[in-house]
Amino acid sequence: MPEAVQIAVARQLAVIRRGAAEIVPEIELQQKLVRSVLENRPLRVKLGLDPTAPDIHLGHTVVLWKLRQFQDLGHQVVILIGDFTGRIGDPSGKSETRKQLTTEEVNRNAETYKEQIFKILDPEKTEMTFNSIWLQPLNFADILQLAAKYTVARMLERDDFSKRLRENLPVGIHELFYPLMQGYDSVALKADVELGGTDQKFNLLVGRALQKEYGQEAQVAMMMPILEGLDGVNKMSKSLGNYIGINESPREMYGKTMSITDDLMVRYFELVTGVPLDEVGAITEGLAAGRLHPRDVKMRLAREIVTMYHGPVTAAQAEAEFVRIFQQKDLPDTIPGYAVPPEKIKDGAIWIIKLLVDSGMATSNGEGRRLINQGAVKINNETIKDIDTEIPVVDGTVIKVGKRKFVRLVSG
RNA sequence: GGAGGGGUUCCCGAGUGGUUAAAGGGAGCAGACUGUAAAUCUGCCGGUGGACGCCUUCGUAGGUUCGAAUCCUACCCCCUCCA
Repeated sequence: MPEAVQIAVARQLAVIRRGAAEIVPEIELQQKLVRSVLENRPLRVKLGLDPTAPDIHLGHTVVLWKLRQFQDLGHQVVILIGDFTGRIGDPSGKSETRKQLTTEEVNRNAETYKEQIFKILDPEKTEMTFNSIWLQPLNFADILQLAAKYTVARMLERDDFSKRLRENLPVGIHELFYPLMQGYDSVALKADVELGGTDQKFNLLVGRALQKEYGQEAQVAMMMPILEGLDGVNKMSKSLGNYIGINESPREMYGKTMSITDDLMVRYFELVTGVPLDEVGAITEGLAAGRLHPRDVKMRLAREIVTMYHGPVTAAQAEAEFVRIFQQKDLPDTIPGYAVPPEKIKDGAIWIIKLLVDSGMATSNGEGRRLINQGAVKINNETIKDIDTEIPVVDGTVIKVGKRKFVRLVSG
């Protein structure tokens, strides 16, 4: 093998390996890369996405960044929208059946996806497709044939299935088909590499097995670490509410980033920013040596993240606002307005509790009362102590609840 | 088909007739502190104009009882073992 090829492959491997949790098997990846370089043929790198949740958050971007790196190395990315598999639902312990999406809904979601993933991926090197194209036409005989290529025992090796069985939780038979379908997608796409979180390991490996059964070269399974959410414990997910969505407002994005635990900062730098690895190393060292202030590092992280999705100018504004609100305890730039309905005003005033509930600052009178008793409510920067307080309805009055909820009275 | 176990408040999970709006943990919210919406500590955490009152909640529907998450009946759902 020419030395130039070896060098090129080694360089690619270094980039690809970075941050990856596991590559199975790495030797095959290397072989594929060698061939790719020799024949000047890009690898087909697959990523499957669920069509029902088009809100991409930072957790998803871990894998997207990796795809981007593949693209930068000249490879072809294939985004697979699981419009067909999505109707079954990935086995995750939830037994509710998903509603079937219409073609229009799927297309609309796909558009939303594009809009979001192309903030990271290169559209020129991205192919997008749907698995209903090849899964829909299968008849029962085809399905049995597919099912015969795997065994129940092997299927039950899947951690999630065995765990649920052990804990007496239901496992639907249809759920067993999910890995088979996902694996069949790899056959249909002739994928060289499939990317996923570490939680996808089993599915990715089924893809390898099925490709071999169908006489193809097996894909390389590449797992990226699962990003912890804002709580620092659970994985980032929409249903847990511990996520930062890439379509969120700069203010939210910045603030949420500031709320992660200090321990998580370096990991976020590594996995969801484009900050070079040696620089991340310097940050880690600086923190350990006490040269860098954790708050400043976190602010840098927040700025990096907001910049990626909203640009540097907006990021700087978000930072300035954060400093003003939380460090100087001042008011934000824009405060949502609330017009008190005239029928609720008595003698030019409104009961404080009603005001809190009506304006959405509290969900019930009980909560409103609680907030006041805890000293969380300020009107024009003055703490309200008495739950019987009547607030004069005057334009421009600012109500503040806790540290970060504001509302300003406006005339209706 | 047979035998057994189980369904509790946002989540997990105690609770076998009144002292239970229901232990504990998590999440959430607030306060203090601070270095940030970190960490830590403290408080709150079904609803009710502010309430040792009332209403709603312990799979569903009935019943027993002065009184039921707790007992009875039927039904629905989940799981395990056997076939």
